Amino acid sequence: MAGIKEVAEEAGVSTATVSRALRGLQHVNDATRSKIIAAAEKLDYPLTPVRSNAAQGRTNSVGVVAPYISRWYFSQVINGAEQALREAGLDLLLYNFSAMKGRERLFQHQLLKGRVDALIVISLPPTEEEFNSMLSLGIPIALVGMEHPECASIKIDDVGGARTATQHLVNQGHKKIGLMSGRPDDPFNFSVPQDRRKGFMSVLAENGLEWLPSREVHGDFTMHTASRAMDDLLARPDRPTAIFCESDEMAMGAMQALRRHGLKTPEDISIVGFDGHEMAEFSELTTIEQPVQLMGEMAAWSIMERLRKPNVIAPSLVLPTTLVVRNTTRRLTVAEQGL
Amino acid sequence: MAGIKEVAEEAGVSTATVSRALRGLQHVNDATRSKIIAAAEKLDYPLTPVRSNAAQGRTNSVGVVAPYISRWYFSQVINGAEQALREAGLDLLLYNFSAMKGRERLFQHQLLKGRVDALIVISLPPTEEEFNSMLSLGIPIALVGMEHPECASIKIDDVGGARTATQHLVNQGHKKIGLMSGRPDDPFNFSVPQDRRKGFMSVLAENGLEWLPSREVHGDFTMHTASRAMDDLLARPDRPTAIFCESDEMAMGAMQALRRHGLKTPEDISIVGFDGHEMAEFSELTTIEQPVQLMGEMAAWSIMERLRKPNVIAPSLVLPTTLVVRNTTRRLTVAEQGL
DNA sequence: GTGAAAGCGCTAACAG
DNA sequence: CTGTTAGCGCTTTCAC
Repeated sequence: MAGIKEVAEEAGVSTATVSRALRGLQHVNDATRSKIIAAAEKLDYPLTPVRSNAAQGRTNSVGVVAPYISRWYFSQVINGAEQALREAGLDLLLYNFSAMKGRERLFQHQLLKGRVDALIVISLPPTEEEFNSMLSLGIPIALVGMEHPECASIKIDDVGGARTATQHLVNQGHKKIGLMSGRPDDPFNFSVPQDRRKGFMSVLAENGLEWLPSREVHGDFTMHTASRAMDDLLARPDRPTAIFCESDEMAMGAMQALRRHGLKTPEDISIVGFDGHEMAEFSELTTIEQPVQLMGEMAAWSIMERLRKPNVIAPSLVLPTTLVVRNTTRRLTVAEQGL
Repeated sequence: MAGIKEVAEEAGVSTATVSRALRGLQHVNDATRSKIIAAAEKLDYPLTPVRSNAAQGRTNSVGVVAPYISRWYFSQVINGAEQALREAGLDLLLYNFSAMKGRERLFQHQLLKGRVDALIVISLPPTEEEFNSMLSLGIPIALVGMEHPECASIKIDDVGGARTATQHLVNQGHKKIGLMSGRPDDPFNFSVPQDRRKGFMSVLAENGLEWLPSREVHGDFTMHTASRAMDDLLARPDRPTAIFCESDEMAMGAMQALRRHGLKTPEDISIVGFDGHEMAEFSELTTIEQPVQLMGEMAAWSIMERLRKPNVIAPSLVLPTTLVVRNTTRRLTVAEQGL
């Protein structure tokens, strides 16, 4: 493997000049630069060297930390981040932290330490202690789907999105509205389920609609549990005419359960989801879309900006969500509303 | 940030000894080692340093290259690889190569060069030229879902899996069997669609079943196109009684189309998928499961083995698939078979 | 067992 | 503009 030295020799210059030329720095004669680039290409030397980070104290890579990497939401965000980082010539180091348990999690910063120039943390609800551990790394951190006073953050307005979804149902004349929410005993203390639930409840209250605890069931944001939870709900008396599901996957699960029970959507029960999962489009699911990929990209841009100017304070961005009305919700007839 | 020097000072030894002790090398007094570890922990120094790769010519990280990173199959494989690599203390660098076009793809090896110790390439059908470019990096390469004489490879028997799926249909008395296959003009020249198609055809032939080209439609392995393709198929005369779909996502799309047309599965048409997507379980889809995560893990193990002993030749592994019978296939009655 | 010293491949500071 | 000279933080001889 050719090194900078060989290139320097081949081009008849010093290694320092090669370094400067290849990194596009100023104060290099165009002719010299051309000569060097030619030599580098001839010797198959990377245009943008990374072999030794010792000299500049940078790794040219950013860590992406997430509790899952194969679930829809996370893989989308990662995908967005990857693209933005690659364009900027930064590498993406993947860290799945859910797989780690107990003691290992405590040593997160040991894993990260010195390996990355910055961190993108996706919906990983860390303890305050873990957070401090990350902050103590002294590198820029961007949070996706969370907030913290000392970090940049990219998120959506979960409360607002849930409000829009619920209001949509109310506008269609629904009065008995059910809720498929995240588990109250969620192992991670995501704020997402709480926020979406809060938005839901507030709209109900504002419209003077009665809330019955028997209209709520819980899932863990997967189709499977949602489907089972729906069985539960359907077995109860005074069935809702519409249900807000806190995620598209849970909505899909709910719909599957309805089918199993011989019920139709939206004829028998209207369903609204939340996320904008690709499956939603295909299943004609009415849902609240969030710009998942974009969140990853923006997180990447955010840290790259801070890498450039370490002093600017980290912005906290709230991205918009969109109500996409498809075919799983319908307006109740006046007669039905009277029931 | 504490460096090896500080630790050495704190422990009252030389940097060389610290280096040896922390990496678990021999010829270090146990007492000294303890002292050093204590010092390192006190100063919050990474147990396993990576700051400077210059001295050892290693990066301690492996690249994972894939055409998509958010699709189910790929994210599962990546997930498996991540876990195995992390356990071994190796970092995972993510490279999404589908996003790159034209000239950039040619320079793949420039991106990779010197940044990774090894490569895991997932179902990325490269041109021979691109392959050579990767091989010329001179690092261990493990292929997932592909084969090449000079690389380790982990794959499943796609032909065999498709045969099992098709045979299952035949055993149930189906004679008019349709096929939902990948696009013949696939942008990537995956061997997967070809292999699965081949398996399908061979079973039909062996059982003396007539094959009508009108019974085949194409999708691009997504639900969306599969659903549309199914519309097509259903509009044709002499409808099949069963369909083998080359992927679970396409099977889901097909089933959605059937529902739209008021048809039921398996009463009206039986469906078999391929993959073992989590959705499949939830939708009661009969399918061929492949061990996706495991493939990622094994790819990681394979390269780690070769990193240790560079001379052993790369093995080519074929992992087993399993037919999982659920509720989208049924046995035809004798009367139905006679039709 | 341990330390001193010489690199690893590259960048940065300073001359010229 | 370019070369020289120090490092960067760590590993690896090679003595002791």
